[in-house]
Amino acid sequence: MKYDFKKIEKKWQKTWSKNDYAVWHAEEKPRAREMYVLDMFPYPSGEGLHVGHVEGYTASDILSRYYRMRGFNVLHPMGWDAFGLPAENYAIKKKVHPAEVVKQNVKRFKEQLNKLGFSYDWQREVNTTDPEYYKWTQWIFLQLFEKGLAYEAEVPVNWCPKDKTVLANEEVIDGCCERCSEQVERKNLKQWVLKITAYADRLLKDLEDLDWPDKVKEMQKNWIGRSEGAEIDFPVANSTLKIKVFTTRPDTIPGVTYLVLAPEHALISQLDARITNPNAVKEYLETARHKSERERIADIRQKTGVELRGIKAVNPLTGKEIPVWTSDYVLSGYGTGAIMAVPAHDQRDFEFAKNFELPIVQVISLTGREEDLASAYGGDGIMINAGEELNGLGNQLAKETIIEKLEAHKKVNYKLRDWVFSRQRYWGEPIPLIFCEQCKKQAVNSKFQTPNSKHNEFNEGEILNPGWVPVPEEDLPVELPKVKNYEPTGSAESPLAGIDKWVNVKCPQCGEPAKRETNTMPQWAGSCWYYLAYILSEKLKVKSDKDFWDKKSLDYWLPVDVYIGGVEHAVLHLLYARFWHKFLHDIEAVSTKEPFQRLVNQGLILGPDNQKMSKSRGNVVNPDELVEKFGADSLRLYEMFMGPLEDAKPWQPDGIVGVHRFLNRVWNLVGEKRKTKSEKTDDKLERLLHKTIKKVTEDVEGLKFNTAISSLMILVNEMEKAESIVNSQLLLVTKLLFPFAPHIAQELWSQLGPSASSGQASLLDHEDWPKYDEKLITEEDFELLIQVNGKLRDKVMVSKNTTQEEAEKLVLGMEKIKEFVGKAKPKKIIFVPGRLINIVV
RNA sequence: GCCCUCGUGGUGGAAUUGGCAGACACGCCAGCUUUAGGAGCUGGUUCCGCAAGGAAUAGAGGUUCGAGUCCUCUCGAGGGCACCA
Repeated sequence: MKYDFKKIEKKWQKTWSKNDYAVWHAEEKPRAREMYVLDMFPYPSGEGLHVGHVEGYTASDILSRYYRMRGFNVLHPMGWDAFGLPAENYAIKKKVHPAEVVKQNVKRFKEQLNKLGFSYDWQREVNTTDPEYYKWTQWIFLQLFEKGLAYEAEVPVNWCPKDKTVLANEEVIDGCCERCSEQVERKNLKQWVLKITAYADRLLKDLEDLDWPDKVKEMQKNWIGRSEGAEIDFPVANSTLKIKVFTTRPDTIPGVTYLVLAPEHALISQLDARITNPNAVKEYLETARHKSERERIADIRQKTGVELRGIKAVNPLTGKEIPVWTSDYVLSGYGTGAIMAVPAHDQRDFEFAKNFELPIVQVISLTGREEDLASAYGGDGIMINAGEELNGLGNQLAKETIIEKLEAHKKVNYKLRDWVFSRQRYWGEPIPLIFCEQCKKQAVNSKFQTPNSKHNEFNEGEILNPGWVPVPEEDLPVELPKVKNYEPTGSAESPLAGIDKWVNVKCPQCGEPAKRETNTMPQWAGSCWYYLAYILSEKLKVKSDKDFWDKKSLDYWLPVDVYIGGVEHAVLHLLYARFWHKFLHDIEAVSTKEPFQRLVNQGLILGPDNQKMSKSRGNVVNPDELVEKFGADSLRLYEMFMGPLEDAKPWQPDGIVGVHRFLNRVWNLVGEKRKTKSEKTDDKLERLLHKTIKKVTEDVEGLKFNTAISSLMILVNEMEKAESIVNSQLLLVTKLLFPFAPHIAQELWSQLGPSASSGQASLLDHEDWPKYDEKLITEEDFELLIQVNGKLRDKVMVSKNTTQEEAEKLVLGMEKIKEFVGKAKPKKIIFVPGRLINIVV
């Protein structure tokens, strides 16, 4: 009989789908060991499933099937991250509602996933665009608001002119939009911002305990960018004003030869009247303002700037007057927006000083003498040119001395910026806030007088954002209104702003006319808590608000044991979700500090040309075609066999043929041997079988699927050659193969297994994972490697209990070895029991 | 510029973590087979050499009885951050 994968796969997919996929439905069983295996849920794009999805989803499916057989209670859910630009852009183009687009795409994705035989708990399926889902996204936002972690501010933001919306810092790659690659512009806009910086320290520190790839930890660490230093005041000469700077190197203060203010620094306008070159300064500020992010980055090597003539600052250590400049190499958003420049010890200052012929004073030297510096010296050394008190000290000691002397404040700064959280687009969660002029007046006054108004007590968010009133919990969700036109307006408002009926509401606090917030949440909002939504999915459906945050269930399943997905979310989704989780922990909605205990990044599958797959390169591999031609089992197996899960690997078009052949051989092997019905157990084969059980078990747990498959291939190769195979051996092979290629394994099981004759197939999902017999794995004899001077010369089979004396006697008596050793007495003999002997002459 | 990861046959990749380099596959070569399919079977396939043997894990040094694996430097590739003071 031929291996008819199409028929087999269809047959079992149908069986598994019975009763809404009840086989894989996870229930909370007390005392059972639980295992939460999570995939990064897809954005259901119009293009359908990609081979990259298949890679990660196959890996998690193997784990899920394996742990189920090991008796774990496995939660392995799937859902849809369906808000966002592509659906909206497609909808605009095709004039269909985005919700309709999402519906179609989800249907297609689900079909594709099922055709690959992934064992998801579909009863827990969630969709971020479902109002019953985003109700709780909005609810979490309101909790953030009430705790003062959401605030409205006019901030410089990244604006994508093509997508006509603001972007978070994390969404800007090389000065370009993460989605459409358009150059972003800087704009000052009033935006909702989440105070992720309040969690900077914990987001950094708690990375330590996570079982994550070093690379991702490193990326988050760099993104958070903690640096310790001190704030130093530089008095402005003939003035009471001070210029505050942040530095990590107070030891270099004696070498400060000028100060630089960011073009946006408030002091520039304050000192306006005293600047003697106002036109030059104004002109510079103007050009700086119009520079794009791109241009600024391009200017790294050529620093521009202008001196604020007429203004001098005083070096607090030397007492010397130094010039004050402004330059856009100083960022307004970091530290104090002003720096002390130490050209001798900071490369950027060095370049600036060279460019404008400013003095360079070396104060730290490795040799203790002044050198002719070709670039800034950033290392440690001895203080020079730093005054009697400091000269000769090591710079680290000098650092402490200077901080003490100047009574400076130690200070920690972060690169991490608060999360710009509003988008000027239609297809996102409405931000559930209402602006009320009436309440604004009262909120402003509420700090000074007891509120005796219609407005109840003000929460932190309302005090921080006067006039903004949260939509009451019972009115959630704030549903996206259906509109005819969802084109972005190109202004700071979303298309929702045009719907008067929706915008104009009564203030839920005082009843006066008020207006809804019309911006929507960013793409990332829904994915910040979807792993919790799966657990709570039952409660999502019944629409009861009571006990929605079912802590017992959350405690049962959390944290996620294994989380598999691409590395592209390292500082986006993974940082945002950690932030929300920590916040939910603080308000006691969840018990764990972190959401995802173990993270695995599947490596990119490259095109056959070793380049990233892309439509423009024409090197995209389509999984549908492969399933059609070779079957889902072959595709799954090949993607796992390609190489280590975490490595980037090129697609080899012929590679899938190899694993397809393998499955054919398994099929034929079982078919043929079933007829011969051998009774005698082949001892050698039995040993190999048990070794393979051990190997596959260990490799699956270590996610080393490529070597697990290779060991199965070795086993099958040997079985083909074997004189006799018994049924129980074949059954073990089908079990071992099941997580990788479930359809063929299940089919063979139904033909050979205990229920074969009854016609009522038992499912492998409910069978036990094979155990190996330790006795069959440990061999009595082993091959002793014989080395002379570290070079392999011969091998000999000996008992595993062979002592060094016995081995020496045996080996030194061998003719071949005598030749290599010669007549001289061995200098030294190394003996590694059970492995090798090395004779050194 | 800084940080991270990685360099093994014609190709994807193995190597029990310091102990037989190249498992398992793809491809290729030779033969068989014919049911002519991208899919069967057998054998071969790192390089030099007829062989004994020698060389070889990007390159150069080092540690070690022993290094693909550890250390130092150089070269190369991929990724991340990028004027963060």
